[in-house]
Amino acid sequence: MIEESYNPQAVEAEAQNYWQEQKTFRVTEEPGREKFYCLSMFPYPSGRLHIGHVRNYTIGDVIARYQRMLGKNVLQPMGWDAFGLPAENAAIKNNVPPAHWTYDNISHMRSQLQRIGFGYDWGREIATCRPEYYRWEQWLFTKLFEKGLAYKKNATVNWDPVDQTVLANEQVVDGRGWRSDALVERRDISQWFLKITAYAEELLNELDNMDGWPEAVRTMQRNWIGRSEGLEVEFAIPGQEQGLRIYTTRPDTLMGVSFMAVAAEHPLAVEAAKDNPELTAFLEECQRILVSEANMETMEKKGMPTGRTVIHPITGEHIPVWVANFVLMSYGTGAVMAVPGHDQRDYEFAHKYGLPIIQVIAPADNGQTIDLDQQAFTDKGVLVNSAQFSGLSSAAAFDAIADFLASQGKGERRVNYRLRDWGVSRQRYWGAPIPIINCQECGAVAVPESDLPVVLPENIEFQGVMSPIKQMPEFYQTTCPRCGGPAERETDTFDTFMESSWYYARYACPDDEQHMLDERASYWLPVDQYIGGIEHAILHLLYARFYHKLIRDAGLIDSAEPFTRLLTQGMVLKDGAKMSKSKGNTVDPQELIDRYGADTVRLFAMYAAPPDQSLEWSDTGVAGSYRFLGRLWSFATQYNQAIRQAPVEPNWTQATKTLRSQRRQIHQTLDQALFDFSRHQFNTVVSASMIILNTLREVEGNDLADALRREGMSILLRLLSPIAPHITHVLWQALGYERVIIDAPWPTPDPAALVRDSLTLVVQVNGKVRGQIEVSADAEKAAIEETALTEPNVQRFVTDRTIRKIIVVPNKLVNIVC
RNA sequence: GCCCGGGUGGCGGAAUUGGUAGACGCAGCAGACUUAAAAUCUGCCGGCCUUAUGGCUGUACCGGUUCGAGUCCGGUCCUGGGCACCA
Repeated sequence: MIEESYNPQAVEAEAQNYWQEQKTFRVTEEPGREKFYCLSMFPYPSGRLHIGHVRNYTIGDVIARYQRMLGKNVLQPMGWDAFGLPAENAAIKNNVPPAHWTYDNISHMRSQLQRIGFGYDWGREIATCRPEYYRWEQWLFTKLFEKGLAYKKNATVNWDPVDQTVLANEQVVDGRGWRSDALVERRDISQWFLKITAYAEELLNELDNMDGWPEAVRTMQRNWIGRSEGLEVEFAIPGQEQGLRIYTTRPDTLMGVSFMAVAAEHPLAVEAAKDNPELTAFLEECQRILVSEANMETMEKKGMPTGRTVIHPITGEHIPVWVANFVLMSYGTGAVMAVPGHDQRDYEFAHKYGLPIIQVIAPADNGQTIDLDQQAFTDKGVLVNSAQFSGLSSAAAFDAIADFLASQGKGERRVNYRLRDWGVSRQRYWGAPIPIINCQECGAVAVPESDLPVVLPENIEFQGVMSPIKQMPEFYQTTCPRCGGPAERETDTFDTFMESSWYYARYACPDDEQHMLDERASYWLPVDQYIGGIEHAILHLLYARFYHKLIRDAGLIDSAEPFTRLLTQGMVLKDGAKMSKSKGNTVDPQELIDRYGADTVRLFAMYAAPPDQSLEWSDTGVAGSYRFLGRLWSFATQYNQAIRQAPVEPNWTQATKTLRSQRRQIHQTLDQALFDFSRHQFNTVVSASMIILNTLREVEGNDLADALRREGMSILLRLLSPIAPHITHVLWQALGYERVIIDAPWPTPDPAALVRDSLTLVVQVNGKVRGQIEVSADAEKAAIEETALTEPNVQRFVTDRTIRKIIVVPNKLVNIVC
């Protein structure tokens, strides 16, 4: 039996009950069967799903269901990126412990995901705030600490002097604390770092092989890693053993150095300021600039001489050393050689302070003129005014100067990266505790494996903004694992990017209480298809790649990269702008699901745009998707009996020409849709489904017509089932097809249906369409040309003209050139 | 400034990768059913000309390659994104 009208709520409950009872999406390892691991980026449990989640997870679910229908053993898990600042903010605001708030949100969002019918293996659900999860993160960290890949150093943070706490960059608004409104200060505190720079070369090189990733993401990562080749050169300091070391990528300009510039934190600057109050004041001014200062570019370039000089390694000249606010202590050596003639920034600085501008490079191309009164000449070229190096090209000079300095012990080649080590300490409460104990005698000591996890107390109260565990002696007072003396735990927690860097691996074995990962991870990894927002193109995806290599080098897995293919879905827009609460242009997916059902929402999300492009939300478009499902339903209702009774393998050769042509169109459309599925262009798959239904609705008659309805519907339902899984499940049952749709074989076009005995060709004259001709499929080229020339409208354009050439494109067109 | 994407009807977007531009849908217009409305169904729908057959024009702009260009090449303009005192 089948209901007369489409009732999505009832239909969707029926399908979901079936999947739940049958445990349809539970999977286990089946060696020998092809696996497919499909993963969407897990959500932060903010409270409720937004439309971006729905789009992301629908794309993932469509791919997972498609791969499953192709016969693969498909894993599609889901979990929660559960640590993070919003839970603390909510806790402070509503006086609810972050754990409580988080678990409530998870439970609501889980039921929302289930209502949309995503085919997740819920038996593998992970919440990163659970000790069973983060204990392994703590464990790995202690291993990295032993290997020297985790280390401690001072780093600058935003300090709120009123709330007496560290602020995240986003908590600093216009240089003031978001709650206290106090002017934020810079403060250096000791923090933990992971040595991602040790993997910079591999992280960069591997990108060349990752052809399953969008080029845009690979480029962004390459730029972020920022490899450069240059020279580290030492300028001697008179009367001192250690000289001033600088890094340059342009050693060919070395003879044009007119001053040196060092960062405010550079030891030479600090030392020179000791007897110079003016310089001390300048260094302090530089210190006051916020860590979060976004627009360094607009900052005025300022400097001050230190009164010191260094010796040029080739000419032996004395070069003055300046402190400059644009030199970064964290890149290279914190000091640069300044060549105003050939570097625009040095040029502006030299102009401002009246320093000499010397030309040492001339254009290689004689036609090019330069004017050092206007701007620096930054291209490469030929060396001039450079003593024994004059006349060399920039490239040759690089080598010659590198060799010369190396022979003198004054310089060596060096590769530098823009990438910095990953600071993982956060002075927050709602995160995984860093498993380190600080002992007065032994220093930083890792918590022994037998004492893990270091559990974050969940039953706490916020007194102000500061992390509660920083005020809990029962948490931090402990004894040193090494000497047994009194000691204190770290009260900082991990950056939440730590949890999201390896969750994809833990889904393989979420219940293993003895190991971080076991052999099941080797079966499932790497992830075959990863889906998420482009906003994670750099940080999350780079950290996860780094972590994968750490796990590999710990011997837990053998693959080099975590995600074979990556799909970055576009943004969801409304009225041409990104949806946001402040713009008031948000759409609540729950309301849409209540009104139209999940299939309509899924269908529209797939139909409105290709997955990787931005999607313009349209309320009338959603209604249109609902109408299509309604037409599908009423067609099935109308022909229910006929389809059930129609022959499964009719003799199509007996069909009328019209019917054969309609059948051909259905199979052709299927063929195109299969191609579109394989390239993840789901919007045209939906189009194809609509075309098939439109064709079926034009079919007239009984018997063979019913057979075509039967065949056409079985194709249409299966094609659409990854996108609209509920309605297709119920209609498949109602129309009496074999098995359940999710276990049915994927449709393939019947080659016999695609065969045509005559073809329609377009006829062009000089590239313009002038008519169409009907020729038999096996017609010779000469016969086609002859038929084309007899077409009446074509004749109008070729009479009285000499035909110079006729081009015949098989199955497509004829072009007559005259 | 450097590095990636994009510019196609009123709108979202197709075009099997050099072969009928505008599939499919949204909006709109006209009609059928209805006392009426909604829902549903049918037809039309880039612009200009034409009774129609049909013609001209058209994929940001200029030029090129080709029998043939939305697609390839050179230049220009606009636009979205990423990076940016990185020495």
